[in-house]
Amino acid sequence: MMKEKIKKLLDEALSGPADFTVEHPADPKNGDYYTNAALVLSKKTKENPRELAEKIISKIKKMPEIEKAEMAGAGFINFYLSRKFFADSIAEILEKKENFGKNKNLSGQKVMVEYTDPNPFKEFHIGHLMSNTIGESISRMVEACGAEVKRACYQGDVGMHAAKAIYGYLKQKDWRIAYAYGSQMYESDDKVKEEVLEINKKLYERSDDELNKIYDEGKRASLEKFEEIYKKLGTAFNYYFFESETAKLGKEIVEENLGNVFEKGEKGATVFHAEKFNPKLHTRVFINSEDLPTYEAKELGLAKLKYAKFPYDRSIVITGNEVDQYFQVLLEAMKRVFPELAQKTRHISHGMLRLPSGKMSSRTGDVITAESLLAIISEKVTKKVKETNRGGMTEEFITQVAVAALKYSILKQSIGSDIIYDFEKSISFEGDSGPYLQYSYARARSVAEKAEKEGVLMNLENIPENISEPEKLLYIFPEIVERSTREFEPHHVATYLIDLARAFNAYYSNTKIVGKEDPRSPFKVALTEAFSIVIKNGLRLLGIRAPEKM
RNA sequence: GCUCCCGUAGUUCAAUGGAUAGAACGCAAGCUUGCGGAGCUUGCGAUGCAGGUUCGAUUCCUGCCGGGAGCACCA
Repeated sequence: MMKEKIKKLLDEALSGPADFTVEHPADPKNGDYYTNAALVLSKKTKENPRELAEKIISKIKKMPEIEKAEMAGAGFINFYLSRKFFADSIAEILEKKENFGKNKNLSGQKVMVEYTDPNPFKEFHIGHLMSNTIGESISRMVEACGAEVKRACYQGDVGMHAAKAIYGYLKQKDWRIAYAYGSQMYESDDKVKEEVLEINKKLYERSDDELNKIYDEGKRASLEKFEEIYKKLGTAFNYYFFESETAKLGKEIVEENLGNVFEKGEKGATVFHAEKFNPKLHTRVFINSEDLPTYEAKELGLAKLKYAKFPYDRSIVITGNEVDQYFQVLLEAMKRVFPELAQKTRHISHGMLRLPSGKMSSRTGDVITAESLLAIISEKVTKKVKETNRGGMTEEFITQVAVAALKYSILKQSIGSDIIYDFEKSISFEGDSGPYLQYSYARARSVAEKAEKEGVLMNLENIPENISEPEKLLYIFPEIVERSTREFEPHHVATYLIDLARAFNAYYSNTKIVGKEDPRSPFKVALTEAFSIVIKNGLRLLGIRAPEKM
């Protein structure tokens, strides 16, 4: 990467280590890269930063990729890349194709990524969609950096929600409304509450054959349905973990460490006093007074189970940020129980999806399911396809565009902050949207197709003097991938792709690309090809498909 | 009450301590001779308040105001 080369040049010119940065200036007038090296160094040496900058420039080795380096402003050094560099970048993209953007930063590492985590018997709602979208994108980015990735999904198949759903099914004979019904009745009727608690107990003991049968069937149906959704979304999990497996293991782990890590608390519960180790943390229950393991204990069991399946170098767990502080407590406990695993575990949390009306709740049935949302967007896509009258669009294509709209609306912003869920915006096809990116790609493919028909073959022999805007962005892609993965922030890729697509669309609208008589046409076709490759590679990292036509 | 997260155009979001704070939607005005108008061009418009650190602060620190989440047997 050019960025690394410039850093190296500076390291040599500075004759000493310094904490400087090399970045792209906001204003292209200030070159393709700039560094604040002179400003940083002048703090230590007390020299005039502008004079120091000049001194550094005079020591920088000449390179064919760099046209010139100049001092500017308070003491910045701006680098202007040569025409040849940009043309060579296009050649590199055309050569590397789907591998352009990848790096080896994590090569040799085994990484397990856990995400989505829907609960059987309950709805797969847009919150799960959010977790899935982010988790899938992070998985792909980590893969692009050379790691071996295993995708894991952890599902709560035991507990009160299952009992409520089964009660609901017994009364309504319909799994679609079973949970909402059971949950509502549980809240409003004390007799039902008792019945549900009884069901829960029997399920836990697996003592009632009839209930077991219903339970197994409900779980199977739920999981089957999740698979349909994963297929549409483009996720394929390697491992599925269930709370029914982690509960016993987790309980044992806690009991083994009773006295040294865990203590007996109120009403006989087994607790972990995290505040003893970190005053910002709090006490949490790991085994409750009914002698049942809580989520916390199960999570310890899960860590052990995961490592047994796949001895990872890193374990990434993606959840909503409502469990942030709870997860810190858990990690504090894990540090003492499994220090080596705790060290490898990284919790990444995303914001919550909020409706204008407030928080979603599956207990009241006030949720938007992934299924219904996709259906609504698909309908809108279908309508749009009919309007544009291109025809011949399959159901698979409709789903690809609908998923793009949805995923992009999640991935375009930093994952940590909440998403105010604006229904219209999330299904938008214009401007800052997934379908805009897909459209830009499809149009570029269409241009390439025309070039082929007219016999214009791409080459990089006749290079235009002016450096086009798309060229100024294309070579940056690997830097974006590197940073996005390092920060676990897919939105850097998303915003970059929008910038790139916009640059290409503007270029497209004031430049004729394919022209038999135009000696520059082969170059412009090559540029179009390079654009297609980068957009497609970028979309792949976001978990979005790039249809050839739309 | 304590802990954590967040306050940027009318709205939804960007900006890894850097140069004139970027987009999108919306609004206003345009784009037939040329490959796909889900597009392109132009305009209007913002850092909650008060201090501090720094050559330089949307970014770091302190206080205040406002919003969200968590704080013992749900996950």
